[in-house]
Amino acid sequence: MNKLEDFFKLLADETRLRVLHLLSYGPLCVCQLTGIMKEPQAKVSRHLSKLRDGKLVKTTRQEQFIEYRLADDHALLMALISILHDYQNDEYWKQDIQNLAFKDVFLNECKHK
Amino acid sequence: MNKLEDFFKLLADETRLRVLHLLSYGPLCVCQLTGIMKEPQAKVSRHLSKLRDGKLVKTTRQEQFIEYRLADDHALLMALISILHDYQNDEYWKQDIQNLAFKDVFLNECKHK
DNA sequence: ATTCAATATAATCATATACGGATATACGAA
DNA sequence: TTCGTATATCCGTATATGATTATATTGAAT
Repeated sequence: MNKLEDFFKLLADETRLRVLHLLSYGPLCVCQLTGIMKEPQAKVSRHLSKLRDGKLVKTTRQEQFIEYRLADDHALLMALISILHDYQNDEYWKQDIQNLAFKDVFLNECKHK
Repeated sequence: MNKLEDFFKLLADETRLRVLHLLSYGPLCVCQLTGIMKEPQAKVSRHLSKLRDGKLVKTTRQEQFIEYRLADDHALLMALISILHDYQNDEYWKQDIQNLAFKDVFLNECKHK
């Protein structure tokens, strides 16, 4: 189907918007996202699944981790992301960006648990 | 609040998308929209109310009719509408555009009932 | 002021979606 | 093959949203 309505349904959730925003700066694995966003793993994973089902993100396994990245062949998504950068200044987003700076730290935390 | 999530919630409905699309070509009253879209008046009206609550459309009374138009001061909406014109070619939208050509006919039908 | 036409809202029902906690799966490493 | 870790899914529940039908409201015209 791939209807416009379904595309916007995927965007109509704060958690998924935060994920897409973070991924717009580069690929991340699930444990990095849970670390950066301070959200339960199940919650992050469930939303990632929906994004993947909707073809908004893609995955590849990198050793122990599963790396998520934006589906850069999704033209509408990419166009939207770029205009969002201009219009959005949500508190969550700012915080996420700050935490994103420590993405390598979060990755190491995953490894040692 | 005016959160991004709520903005996309408003877009995550086929009826509301059709309305926004039609209004992107110019203002229309409720009875014209029901005529063009072939949808029940209550349905159209309820969705228009939501769009108005979310500041995506504005209204002015024109004699007997209430004219709806896009909130052209909503920068994100306007940016989005313009990219949608490039990416969307839904069947509904095509049909709506065809019917839009007869908007004056639909307006007259309102007057005579 | 009353009436009528245009639009809005209410009530009910059905469906969809999110969450938390627990558990399952899958894959790399030993 | 077995174990451990990273990720995914299930279950139960709470909430949200949409369609339909009927009714209410609002303002213009008489």
